[in-house]
Amino acid sequence: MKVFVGLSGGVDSSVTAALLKEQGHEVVGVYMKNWATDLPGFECPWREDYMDAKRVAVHLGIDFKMYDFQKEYKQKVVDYMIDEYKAGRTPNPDIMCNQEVKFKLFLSTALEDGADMIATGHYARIDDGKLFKAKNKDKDQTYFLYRVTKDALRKSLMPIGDFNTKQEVRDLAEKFGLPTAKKKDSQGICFVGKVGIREFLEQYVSPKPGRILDQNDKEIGQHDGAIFYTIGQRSGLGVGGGLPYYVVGKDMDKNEVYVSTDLDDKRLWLNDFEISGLHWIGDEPDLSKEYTVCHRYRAQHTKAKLSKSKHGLKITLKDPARAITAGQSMVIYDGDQVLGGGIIT
RNA sequence: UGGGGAGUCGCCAAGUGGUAAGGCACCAGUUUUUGGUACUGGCAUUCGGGGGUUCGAAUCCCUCCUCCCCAG
Repeated sequence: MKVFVGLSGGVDSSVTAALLKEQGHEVVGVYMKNWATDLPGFECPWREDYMDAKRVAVHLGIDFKMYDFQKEYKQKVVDYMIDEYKAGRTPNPDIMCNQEVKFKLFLSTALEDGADMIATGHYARIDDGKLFKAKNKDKDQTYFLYRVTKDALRKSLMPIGDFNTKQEVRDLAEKFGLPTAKKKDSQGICFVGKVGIREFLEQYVSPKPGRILDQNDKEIGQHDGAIFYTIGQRSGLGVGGGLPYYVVGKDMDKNEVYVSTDLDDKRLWLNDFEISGLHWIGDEPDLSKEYTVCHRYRAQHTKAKLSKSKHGLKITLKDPARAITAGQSMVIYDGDQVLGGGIIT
C-alpha cells in the first residue's frame, strides 16, 4: 500500500514512517509547510523541522516531498484563532489544524497525489473508522482529534497509538537510527513554537488598557487587553500583595478582567455548561447513557450526563472541573472510544 | 507643626541587640503538540536619610525626611 506520512521533524512521526516502511508499505514522507513567518525576536523553526523531516526520509530511503499549506493554514487555523480571541473565547488551534489541515487538506492532497492512505505520529488508535484512545494513556492525543471525520479515519494510520510508553517510541527511533531520536518533544502551538500566545496576538491586536477587578469588585490594577487573558490563568497580572490571583472571568465589551484569590471561586469550578458546534465521528451519543468527558488535553476524564440544549448539548459533570472556558473543546468518550464533542459556549 | 501611629525587596509582611523568614509579583527551568494549570530554582551584604552607643543594631539613643489618624 502507498502511504503518505506526515513528517513534522519530530520523533513520533519519524518512527511512524520507519514502522510503516518496515511493514512493507511504500512510504512517502511529506512535510507540511503550514507556517513559516518569523515573529519579532523569534525565528520560525520551520526550516529546521523541514531539514529534520528530510533527513529522516533520506535515512529511511523513502520519497520525500513538501506540501505548502500556508495559505489555507492561515485562513483556517490562524485567522480562526485570532477571531476567537477577539470574540473573548479561548480557541484550540491544534484541533482546528487536525480538522481542516491534516485530515482534510493533507488527506485529499495525498490521495490526489497517488496515496492509498495517510499516516501521522499521533497517539491514538483507529479501527474501522472509529477513534480510540492511545494505549499510552498519558500521551493520548485523541482530545485534539475529535473533530476528524469517519471517512478520514478510514484512510488514516496512527501506529504510535499502539505503544505503551514514549520510551518505547524513543527506543525504536534509536534502533532505526533515526536522526530525530534524541530530539526534544515539541510543545506550544505548533506554528508559534517558542513564542508565547500573547506575543503572537500582539502582532494582530493593539493593547487596550482596562480594569482588573477582584472578587469584591475592587479595582486592583490595570491590564492591557482583556483579550490576552483566559479563565484559570494565574500569572501575568502583574499584581502582587497577598495571595495569587486567578482569572475567573472577563468582559470583552467593558474590557474588564475579573480575578479572585479564592481557589474555590464558583466561577472557576463548573459542572454545568453547554457546548455547540457538535461533531460526531460516528453515531450520536445516546442521551440516556452516561459517558466520560474530557475538557482539556491530559485532564482527568470525568463522568457526565448529556442532555439537549438550545444550541447543542448541555453537559452535567459528576464532579466540577476547573477553568471550563468558552472556545475550548469538550470531548465525549464511550470507554476508550471517542464519540466526538463540541465547543464550550 | 498639639497628640498618637508608621516607615524592612515592585507589593504584603516576619524579625525589638547577634549578624535580613515567608507570601505575591517578576525571571529562569521542568511538565505539556491549545490557552492554562502544577512543580523546581533565582530574586534585599541590606532594613527612609544622617549621626551616636555597642565586640556586634533593622532592632537602643539623637536628629532630619515622608506618610497616616485624631485634634485644629
